[in-house]
Amino acid sequence: MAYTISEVATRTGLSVHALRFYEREGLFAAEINRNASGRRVYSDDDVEWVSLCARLRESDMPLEAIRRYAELIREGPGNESTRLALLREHEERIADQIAALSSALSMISYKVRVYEKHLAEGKAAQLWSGPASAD
Amino acid sequence: MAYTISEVATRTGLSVHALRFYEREGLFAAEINRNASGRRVYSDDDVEWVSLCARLRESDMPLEAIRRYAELIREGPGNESTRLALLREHEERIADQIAALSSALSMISYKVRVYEKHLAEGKAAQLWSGPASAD
DNA sequence: CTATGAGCTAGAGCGCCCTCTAGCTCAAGT
DNA sequence: ACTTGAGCTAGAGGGCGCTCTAGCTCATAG
Repeated sequence: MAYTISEVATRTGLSVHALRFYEREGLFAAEINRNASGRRVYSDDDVEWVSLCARLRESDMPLEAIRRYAELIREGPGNESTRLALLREHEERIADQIAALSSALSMISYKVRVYEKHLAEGKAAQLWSGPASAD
Repeated sequence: MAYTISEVATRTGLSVHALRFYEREGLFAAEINRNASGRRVYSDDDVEWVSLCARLRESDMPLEAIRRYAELIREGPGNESTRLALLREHEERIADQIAALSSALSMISYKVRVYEKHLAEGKAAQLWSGPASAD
């Protein structure tokens, strides 16, 4: 199948601007074909790659790392251990990030419960006004 | 207890530059005291608030949201439901972010396993060279 | 008493990641 | 024939969150 840039944008959630930008920046594993009038024509494989890029960006992989990964793919077989190292590094970063977010989430959830309780107790609590609980 | 700016930086993981910057930006719930020669003197409560800010930033709460929260605290009691709304909003954003990261993580982990298997199979696989598996 | 080091302010600079603009070409519909 | 809409390029612009600099004041150690 063949897709226009705006179709790819819709499918991947990236903007057409971002798609052109990523291409300029060397983030794509394969060159995007053009039709007779110079417009980009994306293949299914291209769309799959772009989706992968979108997932990597969602997980905050820096453009630089995606570029390096794309370069390894472009070089062809033989550098699998380098690709693996790159992926593992990102895997670890994601795990760390999830841990940080989970910890922040439990803190926030605690505060949410405190405020809910406070509000449920209504005006009575307002009169009392409470001690200085810094937050 | 009283702390210098560099002590607070060490304790919270923020830089001294960031601490001054956050203060200028109105992210602090209370004014930081100064000593006779104009230097900042942080109280335990201040340090606690700064730590909270650091946690919120780790979970990518925008400075603007932290500022709004700080303003609500500064206004004093009476706006608890607004504070609650703000916290709930961030709570939801964190949950979404964790979901996105988890999904990205399982994708990456899958790829990592594929490459590990590929490499474990050694040179034999190299010869075969494989089909075009876009990644 | 001077030299070192920490702190101060205001403001400039920067890295990242897009996003937007200007000015153009086409293809297709009316 | 003309208008509309999508696409194109190169490059400027912008938001966010710090980070760094210049030029200064102090307190303390040697």
